[in-house]
Amino acid sequence: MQIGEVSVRSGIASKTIRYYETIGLVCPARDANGYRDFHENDLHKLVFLARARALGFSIEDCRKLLGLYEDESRESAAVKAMAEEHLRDIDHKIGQLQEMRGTLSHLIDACRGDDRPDCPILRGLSGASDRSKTGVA
Amino acid sequence: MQIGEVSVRSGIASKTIRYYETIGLVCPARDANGYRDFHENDLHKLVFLARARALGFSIEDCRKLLGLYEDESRESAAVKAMAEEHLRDIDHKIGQLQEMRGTLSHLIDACRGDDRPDCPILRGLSGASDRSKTGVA
DNA sequence: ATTGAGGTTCCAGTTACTGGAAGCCCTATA
DNA sequence: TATAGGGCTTCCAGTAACTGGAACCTCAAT
Repeated sequence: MQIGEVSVRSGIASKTIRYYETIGLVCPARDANGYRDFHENDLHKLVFLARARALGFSIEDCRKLLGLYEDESRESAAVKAMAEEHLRDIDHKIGQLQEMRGTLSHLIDACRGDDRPDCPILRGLSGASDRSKTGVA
Repeated sequence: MQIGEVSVRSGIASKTIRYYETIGLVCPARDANGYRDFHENDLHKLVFLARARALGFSIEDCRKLLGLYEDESRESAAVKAMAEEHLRDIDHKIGQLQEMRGTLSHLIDACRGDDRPDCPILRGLSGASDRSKTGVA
């Protein structure tokens, strides 16, 4: 299988697949002409990577997950621990974004958004804000 | 004011403040010995930057916001528009993270996390999953 | 023979810093 | 007066995960 087909079937850009090869996530065979020749097994790995990436796992985490995936003697506890830590990361990020969201939408609500220079958003950013409204410390 | 004091008062690392100078966000004066000499105005800018960054605005957005902040003839509509677009970005990110969170926590719940190799998380990633549970397409 | 769509490599750029090395400046102490 | 320290300076490299682009090769079809 050539890289174009693998790209379509895995949903990963050709460029990204080549990048994954340079960092050792996949190592497809080569044809006589130098073209990469992907086997089913390579495609499976790439699909696995696509899903893990879609769940927000870092490349290094993906590398470990792939290792566990291929290790018949793995303990599922190891996988679960990684997933749980990642879930905590996600929750942390969601929390941060929601805090930003709260402050920002308060500021937006307070701003008339007309042709005059007066702007509660800029006042909030400059520090002259009403803390009870902006939430900015 | 030297960089160390400004760092403490703005909450921005000295290293970051120097970086902000190289990209033209601030341009403090210099003492005879070559040390940066920050005035109150520079400190205000840095506090503004710290708050804008804390709300998740990109450096380039911060640059524009700072420009608007210092432009007496600005229209608050311009500021509000930037803030609203950023809010949409934030909402988009929150949505993506919540989707990841949902899928991931389903997989985690399904995994016993013991010393055996059987692992629904890895199965989900490999594509052999129950879509109604994992949500992975 | 040539065109076009694919493949190849390599280099550089992206975002927003951060770490580290090598060296200067200033003050305080032995 | 020598030196130790802490803070300041610059510059270079590295981070995460790609992405764009240039220059070139290969293959099938016209």
